[in-house]
Amino acid sequence: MDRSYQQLDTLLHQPARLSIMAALAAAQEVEFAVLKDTINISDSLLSRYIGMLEDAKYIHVRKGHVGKRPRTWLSLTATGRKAFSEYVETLRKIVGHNIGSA
Amino acid sequence: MDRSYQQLDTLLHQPARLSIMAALAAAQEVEFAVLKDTINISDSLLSRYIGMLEDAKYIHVRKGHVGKRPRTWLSLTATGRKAFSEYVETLRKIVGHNIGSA
DNA sequence: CATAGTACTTTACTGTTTGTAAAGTGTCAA
DNA sequence: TTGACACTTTACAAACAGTAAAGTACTATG
Repeated sequence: MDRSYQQLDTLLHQPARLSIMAALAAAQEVEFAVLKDTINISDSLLSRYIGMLEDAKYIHVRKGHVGKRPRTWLSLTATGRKAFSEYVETLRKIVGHNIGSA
Repeated sequence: MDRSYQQLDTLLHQPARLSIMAALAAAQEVEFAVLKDTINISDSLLSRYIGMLEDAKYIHVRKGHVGKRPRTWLSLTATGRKAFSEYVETLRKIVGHNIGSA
């Protein structure tokens, strides 16, 4: 209706990154490999997207070990959670209220 | 959760084009110039996006006149309406069922 | 000790998309 | 004849997306 589409966070308006955020919004912490398998993305892309989301301070990256092997866990920051809900809210403004036929 | 993000229609997953579709979903027919002002986009981009949506048979373009001046009206096709709701449905699956509820 | 594997990260590169600006088309009014 | 209107098309630079391959650091195995 208005020009709210211009307020869509472009970092989040990307299918894979949005999926990452949504997965993290649903859980408290998710392993790199689990995320990778869940959303079906290559290591390299996931790694890069995580870097982008981390740079924006949308997610927190925790590195640790399971046994002796390295492992990475991801979680949303408060900023990320806020950005995610604002993104969803903006989407609703654009798209919502006219989803009559399913 | 799954890899449904890969099913997001890339033609619709673009802020301005999504806004066009949403505007058309809300009305039966919209004038080119009205759409242009409503979503705040340049003529050239709007024209191109309309072309893309028309090629996909998502919208119907009707050309006529008001007085002696040319005018263009846009409307959703059944295909377009379906694509739009499927897009919204897919988004819902990704973000967790929080979009589009009135 | 050497080699292979795990768990990512980085680099390189190609193809696509985005937005803007400028020029073009056809009709109409002054 | 010149300018305006309502778009359309072309040209182009910048940004993005995805893939593949190589790199890093550590561990496990023969």
